[in-house]
Amino acid sequence: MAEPLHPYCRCLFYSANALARGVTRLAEEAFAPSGLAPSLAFVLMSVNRHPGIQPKELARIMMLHPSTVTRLLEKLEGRGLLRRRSEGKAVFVHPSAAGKKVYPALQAAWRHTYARYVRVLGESVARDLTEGTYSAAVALETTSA
Amino acid sequence: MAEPLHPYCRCLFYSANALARGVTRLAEEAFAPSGLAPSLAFVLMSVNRHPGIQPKELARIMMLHPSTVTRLLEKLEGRGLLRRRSEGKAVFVHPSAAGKKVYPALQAAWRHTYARYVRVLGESVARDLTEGTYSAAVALETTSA
DNA sequence: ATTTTTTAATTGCATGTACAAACAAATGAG
DNA sequence: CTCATTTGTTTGTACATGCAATTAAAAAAT
Repeated sequence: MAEPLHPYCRCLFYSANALARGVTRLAEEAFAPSGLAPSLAFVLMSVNRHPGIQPKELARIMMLHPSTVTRLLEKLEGRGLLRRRSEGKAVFVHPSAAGKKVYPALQAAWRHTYARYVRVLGESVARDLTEGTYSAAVALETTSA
Repeated sequence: MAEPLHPYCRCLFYSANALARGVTRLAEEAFAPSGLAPSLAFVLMSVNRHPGIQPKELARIMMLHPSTVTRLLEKLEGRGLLRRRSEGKAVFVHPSAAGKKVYPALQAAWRHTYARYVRVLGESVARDLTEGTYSAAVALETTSA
């Protein structure tokens, strides 16, 4: 058989990264009206859901490195969308009034993202794929730690 | 039911990115002995496979933006692993002697990456996941273009 | 109580990636 | 033939992310 279009298509490193870039682009377009990049939006949604949440918990929830969370929080605080309150070594994050106000728009953008990839992939494929990628991500993460 | 450990586990943006980061970390560890980051390694493997390949074709094969390929080629050329020859507006990329020499090590690292995630996920799960992420990535890409 | 260890958060640095704009060359239209 | 359009490549800029090292606080050990 001839060489496939994408010779690395049997490599999970390749495929997973290609998929992540693709769906990230979709999400960026969907979140663009809110003025926030998807990662920032997800952090802000989490903070809205759990006012007073700590960076460590945000990192766990989003499977991100703590330093990454610090950077995202800096940006959101710089835009006046949340505030960090230090108490000892701990930090507690609360949404600001502006941060609360955009919350519905973020949820709408999130739904829009979902609708877009479901339209391309089909609902059941999307669901299976999401579930498969999620459990694999968890399996890989717990392996390393 | 209680809130899941990762409240975004039903979101493909979240899951796909988490998976990509996890498998990228695995690949980085596997490719570390070669001294190359995985993306650089994949480009160099492609160049070894197709001496004289053009950046545009590399971008297509790897599903990367052409500018990204330029950056990767810059780095590889800076390390003396390949050479770019300009001919009109086209560029042809050839592996250098050093670039040819590391090729077997890169293939070994690639196999090692595969072995590691198969050990965590199981062979059939890994295969299905790779296939699913690959076709979804292709579907999303062709949608945008 | 002092010292050691663990923990939470941040900072410096590096990487991979994309988009928009620039540029140069090739191709097509008049 | 000249001019406009398309095409391949590169630059400038920006962002998300991680690791290693650092700081500061809390907890544990002595």
